[in-house]
This record gives sequence, C-alpha cells and structure tokens, in this order.
Amino acid sequence: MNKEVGRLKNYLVKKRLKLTQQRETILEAFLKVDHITAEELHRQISQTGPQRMGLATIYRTLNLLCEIGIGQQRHFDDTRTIYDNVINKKHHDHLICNKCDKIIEFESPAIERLQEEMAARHGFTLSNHRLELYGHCIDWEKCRDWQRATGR
Amino acid sequence: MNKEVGRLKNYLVKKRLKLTQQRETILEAFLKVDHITAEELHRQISQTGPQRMGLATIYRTLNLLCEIGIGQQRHFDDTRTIYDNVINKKHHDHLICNKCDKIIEFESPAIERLQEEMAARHGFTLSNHRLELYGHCIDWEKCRDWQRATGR
DNA sequence: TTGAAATTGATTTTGATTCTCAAAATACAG
DNA sequence: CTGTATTTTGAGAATCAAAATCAATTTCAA
Repeated sequence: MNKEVGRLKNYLVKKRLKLTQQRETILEAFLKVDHITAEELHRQISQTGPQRMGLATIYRTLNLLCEIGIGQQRHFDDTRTIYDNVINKKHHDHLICNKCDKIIEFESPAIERLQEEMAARHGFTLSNHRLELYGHCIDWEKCRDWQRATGR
Repeated sequence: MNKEVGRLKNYLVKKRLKLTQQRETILEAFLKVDHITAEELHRQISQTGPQRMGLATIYRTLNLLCEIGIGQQRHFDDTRTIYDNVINKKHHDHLICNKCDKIIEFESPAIERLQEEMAARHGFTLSNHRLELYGHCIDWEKCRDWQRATGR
C-alpha cells in the first residue's frame, strides 16, 4: 500500500466514509498519469481490468481526490475538466501547445510577485489565480502529435 | 448610426451576410454594457423592446461580434460564458472578487514580458494567454454586494 | 420588384457532469 | 465472526449552457 492510498484511507476514516475497491482502483490509476479527463480514465480502467466501473463513480472519486489535495481540476479548453495529478508538485502554472496538446508546467515567482502587486494596487487580497499560456512548440521535433497529425 | 454599427455593417457586406434588425438591436444593447452573459442580454432585450428575439440569435450574434473583435468570451467561473465588451479597451487581464463578483481589468506589461520569457525558455511561441486573479476587495466600503449579502 | 440566399426562433440535440435510487458493499458493534 | 446500519455503486435520467435543426421569414442585389 503506497503513501497516497494511506492518505485516502485516513481521510475516509476521518469522514466516516468507506474505502472501496473502486476508490482504490481509481486512485492507483490516477497516480500513474499526469493529466487526464474523467472519460479517459474511465476508458483506461474499463480496458485494463475485469472490473466494471460506472462513469459517475469516476467523477465522484476524482472529485474526492481533489478534496484531499491529490488532484486539481483544470479547464484549459472550457469544455472538459482535466484532472491534474499534483502529488509531488508544488504550485505551478501551465503552457499549453495548441498543436499537439502538450501541457508543460512551470512556475515563476517573479510573475507571482507582480500579481500580488497588481492585486494590492487595486485593493484586493488574492486567494488564487489562473495563468495559462497558449501557443505552440517552436521545435517540430518536440511537437510529436502535430507532426503525426500534419504528416510532417 | 454609430461607429460600431458601421463596423458590423462593413464586416457583413464583406462576408456577404445580412444586416438584420436583430443584429443591430443586439449590438446596440451589447455596447451599453461592460460584461454580460447571453441569457442576461436576452432578458434585457426581451424586457426593453416589443421585439421578440430567440436566445439562439443572441448566442449567434454575440459570437459574431467576437469574430469582429467587438467582444471577447470569458470563462471566469467555468460554467457560463461572459461576453466582454472590448470596444475602446486594449488587451487586459482580470481581477475577480469572489465576494461581490466585481470584475476589475488591469494590464501589466511586466507580467506579459515575463510570460514571453517563460514561453521562450520552454521552446514555445505564444499566441494568447489567460490570467485571472481571484480574491476579494480589502475595503468593505468598496465591496458593496458583499456588504449587502452579509448584512454588514 | 423578385427570388436566391441568409437569418430567425421554436425546438431539439448535444455533451459533460451531476443526480437518483435500488441493489451491493463496507464497517462497526456485539 | 455476524448482523445491521450506513455508504457506495452503476445504469440511466436529469441538468444546463450552448449549438444545431429546419420551416418560415427577411434581406438585398440585380
């Protein structure tokens, strides 16, 4: 049993919730990815195991993992929610390639500092922020899906 | 006929589209607001004029105005699209108060510069970005809706 | 004025996500 | 262990904003 399963177990006990087979399966699958949608995770789990699993359970559990702090919701394209596995990650922002959908995480204390400054200037106290940079990889070598898609 | 109606007319002619009563009505109503949802604009127009107007027409026209550059879609709360009237506004980012829903627009060339730098460092060419700062007004005097809601 | 082409609006559809509820699983007391 | 109260599950229905459909209406260029 790895550390995160223990963390989940702990949370569930505290809240008088139950540790189910499904919750463990979903957590384990989620820990193996970096970013994923509920649908995609559902597909993966359905293919992999003999275990049947409802899509609603995936959504419920993914949201549970977000409560615990193992995941975080992202909304890069305004249609689907992407769940970000934030285990072993500190706060970060995102660079998203419009061509190959690559997601790069970065952090910039300098930008954060300027954000605080802007907020203060307008009489605001910040609680959180969203910074997403959209563009494309300069180097096509690194933009694999784009190469594949365009046949280059 | 104001400048923006001319601009719409121009675009429509160029694209062989038609200037309709509805499109003019929607443009004029939109120009009077700063930020608005399609539903809310629909409500306003339905109340104001004797003109009946379908919600689909509002959506279609608002998206048309975004193509022209008169409006821009925003997704602050990830549920509804807010249309930002960007006539006479340059590029800007947003500060959103979680208590009173106030939206403040700001610009920070310094932040933009750092964004470009981060992108370059990761081999990216930027096409656009999204920066939203969430928090609350420090000064309650300025946070009217919050005062109202909490009864302070 | 005329008619091809575009637009409208009532309605249906879409698609992601949440809700519902009966059946199944879990956990705790004894 | 075992019974039982409580929670969870999964299939499908509900929801909601937004887009699509399509027959009727409007626009506009010739």
